[in-house]
Order: sequence, then C-alpha cells, then structure tokens
Amino acid sequence: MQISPTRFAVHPSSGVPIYRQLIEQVLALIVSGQVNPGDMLPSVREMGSALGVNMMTVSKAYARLEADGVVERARGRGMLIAEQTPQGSVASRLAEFQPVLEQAVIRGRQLGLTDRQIKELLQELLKAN
Amino acid sequence: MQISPTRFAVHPSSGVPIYRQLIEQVLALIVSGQVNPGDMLPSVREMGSALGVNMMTVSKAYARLEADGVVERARGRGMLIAEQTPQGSVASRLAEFQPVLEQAVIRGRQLGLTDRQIKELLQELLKAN
DNA sequence: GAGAGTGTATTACTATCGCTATACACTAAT
DNA sequence: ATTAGTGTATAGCGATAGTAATACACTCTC
Repeated sequence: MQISPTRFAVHPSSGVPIYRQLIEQVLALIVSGQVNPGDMLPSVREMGSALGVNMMTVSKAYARLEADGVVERARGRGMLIAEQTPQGSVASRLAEFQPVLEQAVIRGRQLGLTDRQIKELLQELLKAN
Repeated sequence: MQISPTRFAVHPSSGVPIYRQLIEQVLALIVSGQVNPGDMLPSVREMGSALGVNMMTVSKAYARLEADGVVERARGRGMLIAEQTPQGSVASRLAEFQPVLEQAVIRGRQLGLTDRQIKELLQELLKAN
C-alpha cells in the first residue's frame, strides 16, 4: 500500500522538531496497525511539499527510522515499512524499556497521581491502540 | 535534614545534560520518599565542587526545579524541598500525564513487548518506589 | 558592620541542532 | 541511453543549548 501524505501533519512552531514529529507519527501508525510491513512511505519530495518542509528534513526522519530498523530503503524506489522483528532477548528489551517507563512513573508521581490512576490510564492506552 | 552531595552523581559525557541529570535525581529522591519537604539541598558551591561542575550549572538545575514548584528558595540560606502540592484538577493532571505515558507505551510496543509485560513492569516499578 | 554563607544576573564561548539549498547517485521503465 | 522517479551527501546558516568565569545581591551570625 502507498501511504498517503495526508496521514501526516506537522506543527513547525510547536517546539518539537519536525523530523521528530514525523518519526513519532510513523511509529504510531505502525504500532497501531494502521500500516503494515511492505507499505511504502510517501517519497521525501511528496511528503516535503505536502507538509511545506524541505525534503532533507523528511529524509532525516526516514534515515533515523531506517537506523532503528523500522523501515527499509529500496534504492531508487522508496522507503517501505520493515517487518517488525525485535532484536535481542525479551530480558534485554525489557531492560531497555525500563528506564523509559520509570521516567513516566516519576512524572506521574510528581503530578500527584495515585498508583491506581496510573495503572488505569495505562490500561486505557493499551486498549485504545 | 541536610541532603548530602554524595547522593548525587553525574556523567558529563553521557549525552544527557548535567543539569538535567541533577533534576531527575532530585525528583527521584522526592517521589521515592528518600527526602522530605523542608530538607535542604546542598549549596550550589558544595554540589558543584563535589561533582566537579560549575556552580551555575547546579544553579540552573535548582532554578528549573523552583519554577516547577518542586523546591523553594530561602534567600541567603539555600534551597529546600517544597511541600509537594500538585496544582489543578485531577483531570487536568491526567491530561498532562497522558502523552508522557503514551510515548512510553509506543516505545514498549515497538520493542515487541506484550501488554502483559508492560503492565507487569509498571506494577514492579510502582511497588519499588 | 564585617564576614561567611547563600543563590543569581551577566557575559561569553563552544558545540550542537534544526532546517535548507544544491548537486549527486541510484533504480526502473521506456 | 534517456527520463523520471527514488534517497543522500555536502555545505552553510541561524538559533539554541550547555557550560563556565566573574561580579553582584541577599541573609544570617557574630
């Protein structure tokens, strides 16, 4: 499937870098199952002109995603969503994930949320996706 | 209580800015109950020389914490841990927390972790602190 | 009021980041 | 081979971030 650039939107003055917004949106599309391995991302020129940003900015986002094994480059043809095959043992992936979740927990606690509120929100988020 | 500077450690070449490392560590000490409202942070000079960084770097961390209401400045005396009284309704705090947790969830999914694994890790982290 | 303890405003230097313009290299189809 | 489509290397510009040196302002104690 050809992924339409209308699936994406950036807010240049949001403080969040454009290329990072694109990365987040691609990842979100993948983990929520809206796009699948083999699907093709819009070309850097197409995406760039649709969003009003330079194609190199789009390329930078794609390059990061490729480095993380999220997409694959098909030379001369474009970028396609890769088969999502996590590397390493479950234990090592959990170890990588732990500090991420831990920071979120600290923030939640600092906001004065109860354990229960945190758990319920997680439950919702897991269900929503 | 006077908080000892030996409770802190920074890794200047870690890529994470020093002042940000300090902020994280102060927050972690608070949410885990290891320090309490009224406790005094090390002076910027003491902390700075103990960690081998400039006192202005420490001051920057303290300033951020103060702006977030985490610590209070006692002019001429030092910085002390503030009473942690979250502002705003529970709903607004949950709204603020949601994107934070959501990003963590996306990362976990991308690492190929199951909902169950994510929930169990959260459970552990909540219990640990 | 002097001294020793606080934090901070100012200034400056460096490195990195984020974005862009342009020219190049590759692939597929004609 | 040519063409039209891919992504990318390179270089440069502007802004911001991170750290530091110095001088200042405040508070408490004596």
